Amino acid sequence: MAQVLLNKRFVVGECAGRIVEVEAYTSDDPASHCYRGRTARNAVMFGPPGHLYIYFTYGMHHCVNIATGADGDGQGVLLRAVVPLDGIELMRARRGDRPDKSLTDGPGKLAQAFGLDLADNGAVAEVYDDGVAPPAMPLIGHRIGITRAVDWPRRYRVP
DNA sequence: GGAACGATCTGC
DNA sequence: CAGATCGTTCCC
Repeated sequence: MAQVLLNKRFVVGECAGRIVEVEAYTSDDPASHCYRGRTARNAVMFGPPGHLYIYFTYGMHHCVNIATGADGDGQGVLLRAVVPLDGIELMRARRGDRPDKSLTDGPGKLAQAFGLDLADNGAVAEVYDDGVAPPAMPLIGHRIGITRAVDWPRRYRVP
């Protein structure tokens, strides 16, 4: 389900990136924000699919998800890394002068590079198929940066 | 009403 | 490898 997003084009304004790493969060996942039911924060993930669920964490970072479950089902896919395609100068202005790769190779980094914050929570996600097929055999790995259900193989990467 | 804890990143 | 830094959640 989540791996179909791999190699898709993610667009926000003049910035675009190719999705190369995602992580699936289902409602039965103890690590998911939806695990304990609907709240004001996670309402977007319980809503209809195709909307951005953006949350703030560690007092300084935003992370970007795309709601994937049907209306009423709390599911989403966390965007963990993209490769910059368009608007790279703008990304560099937001992120500081760094190599292209390090502009968007982490959940908090790509949120900052695309200029996404809580104001964009609930916005319609712009994800396009521009002809690059998802990898036939994505790399599947255990998860990072969480404390619960770490072993669940829910992280998908483009080789 | 308060305390604990992050789906992280950066610089030391 | 520890600190930054604050919204959300849960417990009293």
